[in-house]
Amino acid sequence: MRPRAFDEEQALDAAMRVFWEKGYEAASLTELTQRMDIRKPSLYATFGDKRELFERALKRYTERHAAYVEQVLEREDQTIPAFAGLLRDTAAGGSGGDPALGCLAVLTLDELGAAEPDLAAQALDHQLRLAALFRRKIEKGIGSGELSRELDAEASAGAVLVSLIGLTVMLKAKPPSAFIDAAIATTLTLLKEEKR
Amino acid sequence: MRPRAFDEEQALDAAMRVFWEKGYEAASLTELTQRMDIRKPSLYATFGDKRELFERALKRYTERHAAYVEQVLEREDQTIPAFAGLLRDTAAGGSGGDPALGCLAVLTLDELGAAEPDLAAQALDHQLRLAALFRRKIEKGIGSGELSRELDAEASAGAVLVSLIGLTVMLKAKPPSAFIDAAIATTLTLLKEEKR
DNA sequence: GCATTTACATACCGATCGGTACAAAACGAA
DNA sequence: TTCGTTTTGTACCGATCGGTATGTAAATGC
Repeated sequence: MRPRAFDEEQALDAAMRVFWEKGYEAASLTELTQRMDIRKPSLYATFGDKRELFERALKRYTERHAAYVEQVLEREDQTIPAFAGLLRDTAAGGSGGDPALGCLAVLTLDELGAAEPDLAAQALDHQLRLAALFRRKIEKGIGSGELSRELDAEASAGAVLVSLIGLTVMLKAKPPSAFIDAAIATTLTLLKEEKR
Repeated sequence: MRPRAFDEEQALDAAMRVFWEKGYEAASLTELTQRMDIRKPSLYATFGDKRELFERALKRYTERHAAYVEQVLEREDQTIPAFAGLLRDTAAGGSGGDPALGCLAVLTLDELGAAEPDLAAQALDHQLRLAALFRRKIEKGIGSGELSRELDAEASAGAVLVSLIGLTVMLKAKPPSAFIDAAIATTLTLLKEEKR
């Protein structure tokens, strides 16, 4: 049997990038095959139809993004500097290199929330997994004494996640950097101490 | 001359709703004309091409949404209850009636941020206008003594806006209501007092 | 060397996309 | 009524959409 002439992982990476840049609808088979450097029959034989390809690309994205977020959070031992790093890195382009790239999971929620509930659920799962990462980091901060013992780790994690999502959306256009900086700084105060 | 047989405002409302539900790409001329109850030549004669129609629909949306937000904020005299009302109303469906509808301006940022910078800028302007509304309401709360004089109204307004955006995105899928409730409650603590 | 199997590239499919040409129909002005 | 103007409905346009049929080239087992 003849072996395939392209690397499947590499092609999937290219597809992920196209979907990331354009979204599901606007990513045409023409552009996908060009950027993946394969022809349509190879694509369909290897990945199935466009929707299945997207599903795999999204899964790949969420895995990589979760790993990226986890790594950034672990770069700093202290909790607040860690989140400061995450938010600032995201505002500076994050794992994609361009602040206006945004997040594929967020785009999926937004673009396909109504038409493709399964894909939206997959994207939502990713966000909830990020929230769980956040929670663990916050709990670590509480345990070490850095953060107040009154802090609700679960709720704070959710609020920070929601802010991160909102931030990535705004970064799709070019908001004043003062706005972004202030929003980040204020979001971080969520971790500073518990008020009622 | 023959008068037009449809109401322009009413047709534009229908178009706005279609774009709101589907986004720019997925809103086909077929569905648009059906829901607007006009034929394509009438659409093109009245509104120009699809992009111009979208621009007018987006403008209409942002005006209405800003008015809605302002009204909700003014429903409560106190600042914190006012924002609590806004966030909870949004989580319950907001002006569109369905939590999963989301926000057309957010969707525009996300879907068209790269391909249509002008439309994205229009959507971003809307968000910044909301932030200005928030700021005024916060300043009022500071003036009345409800909120701490240490609070940075501008920065807090931005952070609340970012949270609102993130919230509407998450609501596109069906997140656990406990998650949403907690995120809202935690976001509100941003206004409770200034910490550094 | 040969048969088999798999992947490849080309060329094509019906459907739908956004957008228009055209002629009938409906009004206001005369 | 008749003319002139504008809107309307139908029917159509080329382009592109996602997806495939087909024939050929390439690699392996025998």
